[in-house]
Formats: sequence, structure tokens, C-alpha cells
Amino acid sequence: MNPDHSHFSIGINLSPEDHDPTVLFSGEGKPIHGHKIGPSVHDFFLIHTVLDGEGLFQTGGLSQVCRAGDTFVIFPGSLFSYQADRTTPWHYVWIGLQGEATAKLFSEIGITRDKPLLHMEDITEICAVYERVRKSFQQSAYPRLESLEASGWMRLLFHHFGIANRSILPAYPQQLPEVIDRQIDQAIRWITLQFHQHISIVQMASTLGYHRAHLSKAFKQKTGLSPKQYLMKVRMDKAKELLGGTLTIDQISSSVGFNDALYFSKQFHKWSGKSPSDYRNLLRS
DNA sequence: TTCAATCGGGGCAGATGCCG
DNA sequence: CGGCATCTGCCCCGATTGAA
Repeated sequence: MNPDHSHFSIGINLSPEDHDPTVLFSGEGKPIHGHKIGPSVHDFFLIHTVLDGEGLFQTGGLSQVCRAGDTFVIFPGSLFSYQADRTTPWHYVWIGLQGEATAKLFSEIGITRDKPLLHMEDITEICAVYERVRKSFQQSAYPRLESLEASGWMRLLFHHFGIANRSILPAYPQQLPEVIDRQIDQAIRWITLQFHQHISIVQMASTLGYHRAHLSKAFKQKTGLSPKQYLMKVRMDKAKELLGGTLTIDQISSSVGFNDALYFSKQFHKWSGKSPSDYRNLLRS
């Protein structure tokens, strides 16, 4: 129990990440009348969402009374203070975050150092999410799993913030990509991920709902290469990478989708002007 | 000398690219 | 979209090289 609060509950992450946005801790509390924190500075991100009552949040040149539905964010290194109202002190939930990528996550939902506030009318759902984050740290015997669970709920929280802020988020591009463009992107992605397996252009075209000739033409327009050439390029690039390691030519051939090491060798020679073993020797010399 | 790894040539069936 | 020319992928067989 925290003596400054009439109600207080917290969960703490024992296994935080350095880069990915990670929940450090999460809590819920109702401070006593006039309770004040700051002016001070944190080295992590801290989000508060007010459930009821009111209080004053100050950072930089900003001074804002926050009530139910308001969320304010404290950025690392920013001087801040916040104080519960003397007659109707706020009841709030909070989450501390760290990770190099966290600022980007905030900017994606329209929250920046200059604009660290947002408001949502209905906080029922978000309260439940806050609670799930908190409980993530109170159930498991495995700190890493707790952290993963909390991260998942934290991202859902950001989704809710983004929805609340959608009126100020950048609009979608005026011109949405043509359906075929998106299908080609999917095909490229598919090839990039599945290059080590047998990929049939007919099957891929059929899956995407196009005639193979149509897909090939569109593919070439977008990439400058036919699907088969593109697949070969991906395979050869990967093979070059693997030749820097210790796998045999046969193993590399199989790893990049060739059942026949000889055929792989022929293709590699065609693409690079060298046999796989010559290329490997060159890498090692 | 043996054996494994790699490479080269040739042939064939099926897949692919291109054009009308 | 269909047809045809070309290419790909795979299978032979045999040669070369280097390590054990």
C-alpha cells in the first residue's frame, strides 16, 4: 500500500527489453487530495489515463486539467509535474514504458512531446486492457512470458489510443494502390519468404486470382523481372550469403530451393560468372 | 588408393514467357 | 486467354580435385 494513495495496485516487469517498446510497470491508484509529483524528470515513458476525479498535468509550456477519459504522456527527459485536485482527486491508471522504438510508436498514434494529451469518451474497454497489463505481472512464474503478455496488451492499448486520436492521424494516401499492385507486393513477399520451397507461378497466380500470363506481365512491370527471374535472384542472393558459411554446396543448394546441387551450380555460374566453390574461395581469400 | 564433393555435357518432360 | 517457342528442373553419366 502506498501512503499517498487511498487505493494502489501495481505490476512490475522483471525482464524488460532494450529496443522494443516494453512495459516496465503498470498500476492503478487514487492519490489523496492535492497529492503532487514533480517537478521532475523520468528516463522512461509514463502514460496516465484518468478514470474519474480531476487533476492538473504540466509539462513544458503546457498546463492542462485532466478529467475522466483524459490521457497524458510523460516523455523521457521532459520536465513534468502533476497534482490531484484538492476536492475531487483523480483516480487513474498508468503504464511505464521503455525501448528505443517507443517514441515512434507514440508518434504513430499522434502523441508527441508537444502534444502529449488525448481524450476518449468511453474508457470501459481501455480500463480492461490496463487491468490485463497489470495482471500480466501478477500471475506467471516466468518473467519473460509476463513481459511478452504485457507487451501484447500494451499494443492493444496503443490501438485504442490511436482510434481515439484518429481525427488527427495522417490520412491514408489519396490514391490507394491498385489491387493488382498489392497482389504483386504479396507475390514478392511470398517469394521472399518461401524461396526455399517449390514455387509454381501458376499456383501463385491462381491463389491471387489472376491468370498466370496476367500476373507475369504485372510482375515484370513492377519489378523489371519475371516471377521466375525474381525467384532466382532471391535464391542466388541467399546462396551467396550462405557460401560465406560452412554448409556444403549440396546443403546450400537444398537450402535455397534446389533439389539438384548440379543444377544449382549451373545456375549459380550463370548468375555470378563463378562456380559456387570458386565464389566461396574468393570470399575466403 | 578410396571416397566425398563438385563440376560439365546431354537429354527430356513440364513449366514459363511472350505474342496475337 | 490460348498456343507455341523457350526455359527450367531434374536425371543420367563421367571427370576432376582434395582430403583421409
